Amino acid sequence: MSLRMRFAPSPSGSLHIGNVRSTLFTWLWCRSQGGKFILRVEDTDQERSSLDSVRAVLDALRWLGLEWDEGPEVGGPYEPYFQSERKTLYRESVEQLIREGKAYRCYCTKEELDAQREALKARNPKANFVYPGTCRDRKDAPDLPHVVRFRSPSEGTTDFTDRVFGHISTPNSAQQDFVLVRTDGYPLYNLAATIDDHAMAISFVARGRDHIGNTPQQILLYRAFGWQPPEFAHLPMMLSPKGEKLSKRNAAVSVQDYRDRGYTPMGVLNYLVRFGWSSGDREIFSRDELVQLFSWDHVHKADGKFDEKKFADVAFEHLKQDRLTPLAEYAERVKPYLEKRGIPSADDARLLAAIPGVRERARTLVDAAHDLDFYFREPPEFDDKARQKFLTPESAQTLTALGELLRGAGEWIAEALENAVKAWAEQRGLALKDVAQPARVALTGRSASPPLFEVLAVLGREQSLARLARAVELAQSR
RNA sequence: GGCCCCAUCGUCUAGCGGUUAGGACACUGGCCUCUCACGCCGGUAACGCGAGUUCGAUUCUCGCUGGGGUCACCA
Repeated sequence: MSLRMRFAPSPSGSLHIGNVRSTLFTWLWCRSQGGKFILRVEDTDQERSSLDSVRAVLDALRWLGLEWDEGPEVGGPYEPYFQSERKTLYRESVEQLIREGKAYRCYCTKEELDAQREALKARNPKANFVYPGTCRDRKDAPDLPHVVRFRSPSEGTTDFTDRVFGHISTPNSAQQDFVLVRTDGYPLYNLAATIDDHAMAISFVARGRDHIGNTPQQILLYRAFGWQPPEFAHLPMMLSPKGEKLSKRNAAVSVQDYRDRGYTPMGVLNYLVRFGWSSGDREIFSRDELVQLFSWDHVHKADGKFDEKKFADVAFEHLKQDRLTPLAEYAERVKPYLEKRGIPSADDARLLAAIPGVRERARTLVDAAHDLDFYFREPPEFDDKARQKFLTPESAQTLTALGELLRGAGEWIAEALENAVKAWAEQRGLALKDVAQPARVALTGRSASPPLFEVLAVLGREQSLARLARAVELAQSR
């Protein structure tokens, strides 16, 4: 049987970084095994689902480059891929279970059960409330408001072998008659997921460890239907830095957050893949390398804590290395961030020339856009502190003289300019830094920038000289 | 509380019976240097505890402790 895996998000918000990791592992395994990666939208909870969320999830997946082979907007042989459009299938399946006595209608209301639960807790706070089976043998009355419950076995165990955790056995006595269908007729997660996974021929399910408790229920359902369950792999959880469940309360959690902060898709993915998986000591991978190297053998079981600094470092590595983010890609990716700074159409040639100087010092694309800013703004924005410290009446003389030297410079390339300026400074008994810092402020408006001679080279003769001249005026007019 | 799962530096991890327990982030000392970075060299820092098994346990078994997940008419 061929490999078919799925990502089944519920569109009730933006795409969560923890879900991205499960999806990434799923996607990687499909790509490396030549399997199919299916996207199915679990929108059975009408209260929480929204079209905007569907949009956000699809956008995030595409930005990350986790393209799906079947699903919304691409179609496939098992349409539709929205659970809200598959209700007939669920209804027919449930009716079958009821006919066979494997499920039954329950007329207890939520309020009644909540009251029972509270009464029990009041008597004994440590007590464990389970649905008492009130309606198990009650006469069927389909016209009355009801939910549908699964008739769980009370003897024996439900077992499965997890690709990560190994053999997991749960006593059926711990299982209660869980609800399959709500009063409003909508199926609940375990039911819908099981039916669809079977209907869509899913052969392998990878998901977060928080789903381990659902697995026995789903296996019970597979058995009730007489179906073969898929293989399962559960992933250890990525917790907040404090060890709590990761949420918007304690960390940046949505893909959009990371995108806004100027991380690249592979920066994000690379951090996530190394969380709970390893390939020896290696930590930095391209997408293709991951497809090639990923396997379940080195997925480990222990939960971990998210680390912002480590994340930033891994992401930075992708920005630094041309192998991982080629120059042209870097330029395309930084453009939106330049636009946000009011630079809508940066000159491509200049951008390409400038990026090598900033890529090893900008930890994010937001930083990169900041570092690149002065190349595309005339005049550059002056940092007050830098200007006060370095554009002084004394430095005006130096800058004037430097301007004259540069006006007569031959070849306008970084190395030649550096040689000329160094010789000139030495001749005048000046330390290079006494020339370089005022010049840097003159050219960039800042006290920190890429190397001065690279800046001159990228700016070009004319613009460099103009900025120097203007800085002299600023220095004198203090 | 029931059920399930987990346990190597602060964090992410390597290790699959014998290692000076390795790498990375973070922290830190230094080098490089026109600034800021990058890079390079060095330092601090871990096998939760107790029994077994074994000639020998970080590694295998059990117990304890600690941590997490889950127990909805959410997914």
